[in-house]
Amino acid sequence: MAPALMFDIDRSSPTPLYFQLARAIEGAITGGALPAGSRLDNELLLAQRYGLSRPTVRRAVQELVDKGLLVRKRGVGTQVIQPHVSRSVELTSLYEDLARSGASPTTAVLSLERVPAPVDVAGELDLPEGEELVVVRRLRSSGGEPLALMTNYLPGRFMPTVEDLTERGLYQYLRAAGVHLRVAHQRIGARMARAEEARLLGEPPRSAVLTMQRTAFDDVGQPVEFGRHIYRASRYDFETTLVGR
Amino acid sequence: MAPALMFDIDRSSPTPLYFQLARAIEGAITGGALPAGSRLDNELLLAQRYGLSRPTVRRAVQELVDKGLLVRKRGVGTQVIQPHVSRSVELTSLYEDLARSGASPTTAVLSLERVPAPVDVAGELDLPEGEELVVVRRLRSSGGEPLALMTNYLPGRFMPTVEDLTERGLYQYLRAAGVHLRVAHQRIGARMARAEEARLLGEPPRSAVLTMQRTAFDDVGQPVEFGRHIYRASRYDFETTLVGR
DNA sequence: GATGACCTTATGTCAGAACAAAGTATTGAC
DNA sequence: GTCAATACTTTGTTCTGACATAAGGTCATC
Repeated sequence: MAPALMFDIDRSSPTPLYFQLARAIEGAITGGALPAGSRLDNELLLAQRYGLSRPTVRRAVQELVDKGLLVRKRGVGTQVIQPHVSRSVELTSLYEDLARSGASPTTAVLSLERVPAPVDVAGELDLPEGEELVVVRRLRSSGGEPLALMTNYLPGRFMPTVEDLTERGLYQYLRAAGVHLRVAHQRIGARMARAEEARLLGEPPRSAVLTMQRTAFDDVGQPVEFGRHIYRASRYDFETTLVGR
Repeated sequence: MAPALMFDIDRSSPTPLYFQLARAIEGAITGGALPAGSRLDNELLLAQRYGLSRPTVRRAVQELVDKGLLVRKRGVGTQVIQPHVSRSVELTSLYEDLARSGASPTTAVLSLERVPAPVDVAGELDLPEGEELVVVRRLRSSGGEPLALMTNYLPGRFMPTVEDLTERGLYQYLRAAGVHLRVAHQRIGARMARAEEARLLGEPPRSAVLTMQRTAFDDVGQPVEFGRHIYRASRYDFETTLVGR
């Protein structure tokens, strides 16, 4: 039985109540107050204790179920799962992932030009073939070691500078340009590195690399970015959390 | 403006109303009745038309937003995104994925034995080191060509037979054994194939392969399966959909 | 003609209530 | 003592109702 944890719910704060509660419970889990396998108090009780309604509590719990931290079972209750802390792949750029985990990412812009859209990229970005695009090729390193080789395509209306892409990440530039990224489709595969890629990444020739292809959509459902990335398999992998019904 | 699509909502059916509505809208999108970029009717209107309440409609729409098919924007409405139909990676086995997509998967059980748990696997399954485990090594093919080499560990209480694993998938066996899989953490990487792996997969030696490590948890939050899989990169890749706030 | 205030529209958040369904525990009969 | 029916607990689904907030357009004013 879980102890009566006490969180502060600030009703005057603009952050939604369900989000405050979700964050508080998440903190209790990662902080160890709620060990793996322990049962959460039932929804009615939680609602009563914090002066919230059941739908609000349910939404907070749902948030954590989606994150893979809790498991619900009708007639039984809600339990804490292994706190594997695998921060599930979110809609963030590699740069942000690295910066948040304490690494100090650096970026070298290899090229930045404007070209007519190739057929395949035009299809991904839902633009007519030949439309002008911005193409940027970058080498991302962390801890002094190369990590990824990234090629990104943006519609021609964007005009990033080399400084934008060196100092911060591509996604930070897009946000500053008023773009709100909402959804992305991505495809992860593997293949052998080509000679130039291996050289840039500091890997032996013909070594295995992870490939990632991503198309990102903004909040009106329009594609705004298409990228083909290559990661050093020896230094990087993807973590995801899958949630069943 | 979207045409007045008409779905049947069956109130006597045991399937939840929000799910029926979600499936209907999804069908309209993939079927072409709702092209990419078109706006959905607003929630109040939808609720009125089908005799549902707004929360129910919202839940249905949310379902599709999570799937990456729709995008919501406050004050504006809900729009259909590119129907990329990248069925996001779900909590299913490779076998089910293949079977559903019309392929005819076959499985060869290479070995099936009981061994004391190695340190790393014991940690993943949250069991004491040395505890008896079931280990199964399988080669999955589709269309006559090898596709994946799979090594899976189960707690000793399970006793699958070679037939179980040949005729159906591992997850189907687990479900039949009364296990309800709920969450899985997985890690995707790449590396070079070892000699034996390349031989089994029918790839040239030292070619690139995709690796996947998965720990699956049941509905009481306990780990019940740990697997290390190797996929032929030339024939397989992972698709995911990321949804931002 | 540009800019700000205001209104409309649509989604976002929250409350309170009721019944359904599934799992567990208890109780009762044999 | 065993087993089945029953009661209880807890999450699942759905409703009604209300107010908040953001985006976009309109209109009047400067």
